[in-house]
Amino acid sequence: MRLPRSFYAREARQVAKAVLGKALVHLDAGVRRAARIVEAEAYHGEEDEASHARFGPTRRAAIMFGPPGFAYVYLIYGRSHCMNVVTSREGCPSAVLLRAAEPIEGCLHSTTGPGNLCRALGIRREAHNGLDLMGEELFLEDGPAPAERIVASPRVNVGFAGRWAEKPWRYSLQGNRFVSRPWPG
DNA sequence: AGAGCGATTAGT
DNA sequence: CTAATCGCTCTG
Repeated sequence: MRLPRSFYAREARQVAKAVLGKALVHLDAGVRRAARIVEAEAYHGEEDEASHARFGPTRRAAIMFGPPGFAYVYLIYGRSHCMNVVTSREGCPSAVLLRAAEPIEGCLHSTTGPGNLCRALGIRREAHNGLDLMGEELFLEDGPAPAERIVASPRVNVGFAGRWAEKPWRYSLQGNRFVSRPWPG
C-alpha cells in the first residue's frame, strides 16, 4: 500500500527512520522496479549547513521548500543521480536522502549508494525531480516493520558543514549487507 | 560570464 | 587515493 502524504509531513529525522524497510517503487514504462530501503539521511532546515537548502530557495533547492511527499532528484559530480523525499511542511526545507536498498524486483544495477540506487531503479533528475509521490510513477510502499535494529551515524561526505557534519542523522539497518558503509561513520 | 566545487562512484 | 564530469551557486 502506498504511503500517504501524512507519512512525509514530519520532521526529516523521523521520516529517515520510518523509511527503513519501506519499498521504493518506480513504474518504469510499465516495468515495476522496487527496492527495500535500508539506509537514509535527514537534512533539516535552512540552517543545516550540510543541506542544499542552505543557500535558500534557489532553483535547485526550491522543491525542498514546498509541501511534503515530493521527489527531489539531483545530479552530483556530473554523473550520479540522487533521490530524496521532501518532508516536514511547506516553508521548512527538509528532505531525506535515500542512500541504499536491497533489490526486490526489476533492479538494473547495484542498489548500494545513492547514485547506484537511482541507476538501479531508472530514476533520473530530468524525468523525476519534482514528481508527487502520491502519483502513479514513483512512490514509497508500506512493508513489514524491519526486524533489524536501526543504528544512527554521521552523514556521509558532508565534512564541509562544520558542526552540522557531526549530527548523527544517517540511519541504517544494522548488519544489512546492502548498507553503503556498514561501519558507523 | 567564469571560477570553483560537490549529499558519488569506479578504478588504481 | 584519484579522475571523471557538469549543474549549481557565487562573484564581479
